[in-house]
Amino acid sequence: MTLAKRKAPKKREISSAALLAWYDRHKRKLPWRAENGVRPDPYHVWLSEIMLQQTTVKAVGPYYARFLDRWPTVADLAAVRLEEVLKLWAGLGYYARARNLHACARVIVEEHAGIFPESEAKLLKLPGIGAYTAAAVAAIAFDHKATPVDGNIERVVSRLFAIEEPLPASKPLIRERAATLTPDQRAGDFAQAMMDLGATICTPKKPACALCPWSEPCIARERGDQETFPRKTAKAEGKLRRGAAFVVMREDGALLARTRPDKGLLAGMTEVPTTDWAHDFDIHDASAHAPIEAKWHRVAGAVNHVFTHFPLELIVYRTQAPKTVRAPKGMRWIAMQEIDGEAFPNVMRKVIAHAMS
DNA sequence: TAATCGTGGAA
DNA sequence: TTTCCAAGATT
Repeated sequence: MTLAKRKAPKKREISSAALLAWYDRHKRKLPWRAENGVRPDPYHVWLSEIMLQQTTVKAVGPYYARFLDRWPTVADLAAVRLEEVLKLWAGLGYYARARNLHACARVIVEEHAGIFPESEAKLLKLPGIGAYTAAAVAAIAFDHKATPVDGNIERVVSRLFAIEEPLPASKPLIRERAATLTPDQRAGDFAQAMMDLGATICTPKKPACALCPWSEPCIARERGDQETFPRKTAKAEGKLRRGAAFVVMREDGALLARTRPDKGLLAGMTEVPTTDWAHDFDIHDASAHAPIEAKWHRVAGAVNHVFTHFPLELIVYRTQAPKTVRAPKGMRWIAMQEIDGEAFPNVMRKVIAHAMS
């Protein structure tokens, strides 16, 4: 390629320089981003990337600030108990991320002397770090030439090349095309530029193509059906599950609770006692699962919650217990002032709020 | 490969 | 109101 050609790329070429120029003007200001030309702290990059998995920037903001405030370094995070991490993560969802975050911090400290490895391959071996996050940290924190592919980039690339094959089957092809676009220099900025483009211009609905630095070479744009990309195969929706939850309020305001198993849904999180959540739940044998003998009051209405793969409806029973009542085996009392900071997932906070209504 | 795994906000 | 989906990883 001649020098002249490099300086003045054809408009129909997908030029990384054009995107980087756009990024330099329009990039979002985010808490985990360092100032121009400054390498961000790998710990900050990693923490933000884990939190941002399947989670909006807006939702992550306050959690990121609280984590960094409480645990300024990866060593600080590694030093605390998992329970403390789950408490601070409560409400953010996908709790396996918190467990893996903590496990990863310990591996970094114990096996890497507290220093994040720089290569994509080494990062990939760490708990909770998959193909996307390994590439993202390598590129953003260390400026290695790596190509993370998230939902934004899948959408951008699908439109640029008008990829007809539906997701997720098209992932390998998209990854291949994305890698082709990645420049040797500023790979981290390029990755973030792709994501910013997807988040602010190349949006799922009503993309602002008029403002896009890649409008000219975009094949879908040329065809006019850009909004139909990426193609996707329909996924089956989950069936409703039902159950009953039991809220026992002690006279002093303490709440009866237990810890969920360390695997599966809401693993390791705190919950009030409940029946199983089943498709064939029968309200008539709910009381048989009550944690203590008491005069139970059925709270009117129900709590509805939607998980990724199924909707849930919980009816709620409430009772008051005297101070003398002991917690049944496997359960414990949580003092009233501890409830807010406890590792209750949001579905449980809904149950508790409903019981108080 | 296909399920599993949370939540809340935007359209 | 319903639908979609947001910087995915794990099994």
